[in-house]
Amino acid sequence: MNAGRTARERARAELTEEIKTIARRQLATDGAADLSLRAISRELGMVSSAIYRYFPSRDDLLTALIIDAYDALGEAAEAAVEPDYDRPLDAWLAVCAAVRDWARANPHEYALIYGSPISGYQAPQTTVQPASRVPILLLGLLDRAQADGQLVVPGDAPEPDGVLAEQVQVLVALAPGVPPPVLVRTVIVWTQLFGMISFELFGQLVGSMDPADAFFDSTTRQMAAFVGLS
Amino acid sequence: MNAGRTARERARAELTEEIKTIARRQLATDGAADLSLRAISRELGMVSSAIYRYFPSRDDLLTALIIDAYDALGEAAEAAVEPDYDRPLDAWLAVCAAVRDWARANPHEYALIYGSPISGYQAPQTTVQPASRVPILLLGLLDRAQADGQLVVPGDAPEPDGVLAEQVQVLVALAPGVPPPVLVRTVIVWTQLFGMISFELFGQLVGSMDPADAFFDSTTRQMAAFVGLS
DNA sequence: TCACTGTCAAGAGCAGTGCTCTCGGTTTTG
DNA sequence: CAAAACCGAGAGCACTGCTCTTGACAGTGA
Repeated sequence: MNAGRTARERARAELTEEIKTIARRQLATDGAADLSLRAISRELGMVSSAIYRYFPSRDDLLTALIIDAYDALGEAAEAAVEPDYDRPLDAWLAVCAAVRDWARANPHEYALIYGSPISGYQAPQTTVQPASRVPILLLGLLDRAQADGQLVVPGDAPEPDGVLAEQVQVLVALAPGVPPPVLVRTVIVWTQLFGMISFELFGQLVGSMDPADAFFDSTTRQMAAFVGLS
Repeated sequence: MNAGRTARERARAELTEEIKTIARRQLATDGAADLSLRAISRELGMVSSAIYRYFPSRDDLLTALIIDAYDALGEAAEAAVEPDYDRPLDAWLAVCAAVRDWARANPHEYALIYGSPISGYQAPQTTVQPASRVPILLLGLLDRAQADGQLVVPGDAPEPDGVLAEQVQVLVALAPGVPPPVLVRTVIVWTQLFGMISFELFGQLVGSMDPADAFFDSTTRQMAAFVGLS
């Protein structure tokens, strides 16, 4: 019973992966709402009930796809920063651009994780760790910038108090060197980044900032300055 | 054949409204994906095919609900500012809070308009006018603040150039008195506002800024300062 | 008044969905 | 080698959006 040695276990792992691959392709062409277990089984040459041996329900398949999407996005973001950079601003901008690029390349997967939650679907705890890769990456950049003396804390950033001061403690644990006012601003910028990308992808920018390249570039720079990078 | 006087036309208008009401209730409880024409007709005591006399397809019903949702949100936002206010910052904060309140009170309707686009569904041109009520409202506040000398253009806001400078012209038409750097920042804040609300509603803030009240308050204030209101 | 026209709800039906259950065969395990 | 676990096939249930036809009714113009 060591790591997947029996023929059955190998076949099972392969089929599981194959199901997800086909599902991902269906997702890319038709969107999450049209994802059909029967269509997948048809494409696999199996009978529809067989799929349920691998994913007990449609929601379980979606959960697997969601986790994969978070991981793919996180990986793309992390890959955008070279380990020995010396300009934190450039690394910051690279991460933002990588997130946007991934989102535009995989709009349906992006919608799956940052769009409306699937109806009747409760995101399991399993998704929160892969979901936090991007914000953790951003916090890491700031922490290192601060350590290198390249973070200039903006003078007009208010010190959080009350509930907010407590909540920010979670972030202090992730980026101990970054002062609380900047941590709060990082969350603000994080919500702005994904809000902007969602607006671009979901068509909310049509009529004003579409195409969004120039707007995105200007925004990420201003937001970098907002947290103290320049 | 004047304005809806015949019994037929009145009955038709009533039934159309009744269908939307039931649909909205289904939306509120089950979400957009589970909205079922058959369930609506069942509740109405009609046979399912009869619904199609009023809405040719499910997407047409959704479109009607989307437009209504945009209008409801726009109305809530506009109602939040009293016509003779003299503190633009307060009006600004009131609009932001009203948008959030409406979103939290009507999460599924919010998801319908600001979440992932419905698969295979193309938002018709009819939706862009009601969709722009909130941003137009925000621009109007800034325009009046500028006219009243209560807008302090931030010194570090860059002048847009190139494509961005062209795109911002659309906004200049809506708020002629507001300088271009602030107009760009308004769009940034607009995306931030809805990004933050989406994150709150869609569960992305769980584990950090949840509940989001304190964070929301601090953010909207900082964003107001970001565009020059204080 | 009568016949025509447009509108309406009803009902049957098609193709598709998620999901469950049972059955027979294979693989793995003790 | 036998027991247990696993697997795919197939039938079936309840549901969906949507189409088509049929018969009843309302409004209108001759």
